[in-house]
Amino acid sequence: MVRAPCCEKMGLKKGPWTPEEDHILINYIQLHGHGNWRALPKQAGLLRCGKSCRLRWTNYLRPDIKRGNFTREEEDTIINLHETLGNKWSAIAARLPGRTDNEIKNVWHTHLKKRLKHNHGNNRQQQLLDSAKDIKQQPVTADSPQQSSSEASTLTTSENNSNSGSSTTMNTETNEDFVSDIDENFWSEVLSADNSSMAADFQVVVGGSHPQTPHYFTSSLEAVTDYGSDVYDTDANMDFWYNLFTRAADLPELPEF
DNA sequence: AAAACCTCCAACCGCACGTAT
DNA sequence: CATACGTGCGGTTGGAGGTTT
Repeated sequence: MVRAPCCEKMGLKKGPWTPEEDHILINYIQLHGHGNWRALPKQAGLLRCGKSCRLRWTNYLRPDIKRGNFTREEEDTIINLHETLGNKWSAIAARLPGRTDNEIKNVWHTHLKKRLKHNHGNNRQQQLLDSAKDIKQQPVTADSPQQSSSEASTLTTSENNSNSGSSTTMNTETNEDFVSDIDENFWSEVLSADNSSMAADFQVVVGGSHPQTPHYFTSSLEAVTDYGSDVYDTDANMDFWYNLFTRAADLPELPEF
């Protein structure tokens, strides 16, 4: 059986609530309680469905709701709970007094996912720098591209986010093709590749800040890390940079951009 | 100055589940 | 037991406001 949506009846208002509607709803609930949500709007004189009234009350009008930005402690709590509970927003909300599941869900999607990604990037940046130093100390040989490339094909990184000590393995195959055929056409290929945003990043970092030969890859890598989280926006991007810099000694001379 | 683009969040939707009849 | 209803939940959307081009 498929039930019709509760708001399907004609004449019921949808969309943002007005202050007047809020006032009516608050007054009614303070006087009578909410009881039956479906019956409430009619009794209160609101042209809304019961579901809309319930959501407005539980997510916004309830007197015990805590307004304002989330504290760092609250964010950490959400991250920790999400790791164990997953997307159980109501369960997470139950452990954060004054916060609603909807609000937590929004914060997760708009802030915390990015924060985790950024933390992940920072860890990875250090790893890349360490790798670059190791590579710089190695003599460049004719077969080093294959060696470094294969070594770069799988990275094991220990994520030390505030709550995680687990290891993850990342496969860099996605971008390996992109840097596999390095020859005199490399730079023009970089700039014309499908992955134009990466190419643009590379142009900014290497072409802008460090217009030397690619053999100065370590300083370029430091420039990349200085360039910030945008470059490390995705694992794919990080793997791209890793592949590129582990093979930097084999790149042709950098042209003027 | 204005158009295009992006971010954020309140609100909506549909489904699942428990309870009443 | 079957059906109807009420509520809770997670995913998604729309648009306001901010930022960039």
